[in-house]
Amino acid sequence: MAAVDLTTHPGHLARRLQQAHYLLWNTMVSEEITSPQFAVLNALVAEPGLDQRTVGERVGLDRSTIAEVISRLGRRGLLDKVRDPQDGRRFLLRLTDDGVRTHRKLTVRTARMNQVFLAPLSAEEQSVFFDLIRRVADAAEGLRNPAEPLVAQG
Amino acid sequence: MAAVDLTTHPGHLARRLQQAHYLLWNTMVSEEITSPQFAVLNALVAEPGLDQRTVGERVGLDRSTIAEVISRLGRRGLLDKVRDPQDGRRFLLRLTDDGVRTHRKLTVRTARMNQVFLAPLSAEEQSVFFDLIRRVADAAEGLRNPAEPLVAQG
DNA sequence: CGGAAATAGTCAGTGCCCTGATTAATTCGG
DNA sequence: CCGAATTAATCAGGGCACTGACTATTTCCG
Repeated sequence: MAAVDLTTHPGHLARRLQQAHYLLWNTMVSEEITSPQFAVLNALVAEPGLDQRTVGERVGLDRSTIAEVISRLGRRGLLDKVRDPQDGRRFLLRLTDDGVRTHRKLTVRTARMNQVFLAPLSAEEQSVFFDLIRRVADAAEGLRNPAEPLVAQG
Repeated sequence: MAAVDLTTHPGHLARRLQQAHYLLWNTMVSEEITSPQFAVLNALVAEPGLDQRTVGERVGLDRSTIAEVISRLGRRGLLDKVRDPQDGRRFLLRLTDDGVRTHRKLTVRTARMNQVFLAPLSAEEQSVFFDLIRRVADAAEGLRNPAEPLVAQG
């Protein structure tokens, strides 16, 4: 009888939080476009013509996952993929008109959804919520590339 | 140019948090046993003989996902599945000796991992972190079953 | 008792997420 | 200039997560 209380495990909590978000997204935003897909659309609204790898970096998806997401968005006609004439390895990505329209529509709904999602917290609590999660995620993220040796600095 | 700042979107943050956790788990806890699998082992240490659906409820996994997770743990010999003689629909689950040993080993490592994961936060911040995430997740979870009509109470 | 409703579990289908291996194109160094 | 290292993308493979449809069993009620 050495069971542990999962509610004190940040990983478990993080998973539950994401599930809760998934649920709300599905009912309040879209059943077709997922949250990661929206993130990709958003990245390409901000910076049209990005290549696949960079989009992945912007939204936090690895090369394999971003390839799948982009392929789905392409199949649905929300973005175009053309080979970079300057560098034949890359594909340059750009939203179609339909992609831009979809992004605009979902932006509104997403904002509403975020309000409902965060409604249990006061305004101050919401900013603490963001701050704490960001700090934890950033720190763990940093552990991945161990001590990037700074250029010319002991 | 109506792009949105994803760092103010709780869903995006939740996803990043979980990715960060996944990363740390893989390097500090286990490459074979995943965090959801550990949650199942833990539930069965606490309450041996649970049926599949209830385990899913305890750890927050739907019927399909819990079935897969349990099937993997069964294949690896960490738990046994026997049909309930009282109710032929159910399977009763119980850890094997190997399952108990594995749970014990991972419990130690998980504790260490959680410390590293939460290290960026002070002790008070950590409890706020738990509290805020739990409240948001619980509230969204509650929206799923809309207003369970209380028994005999207008 | 016997049919309808409820419940536990499976299955098919979609999508996210990662690692490690591979392929194609570019860049770097001798 | 040419081979080696690097880089962008793909592919194979494993695992998580959900919905909707289906099967088997049990329960509920007339």
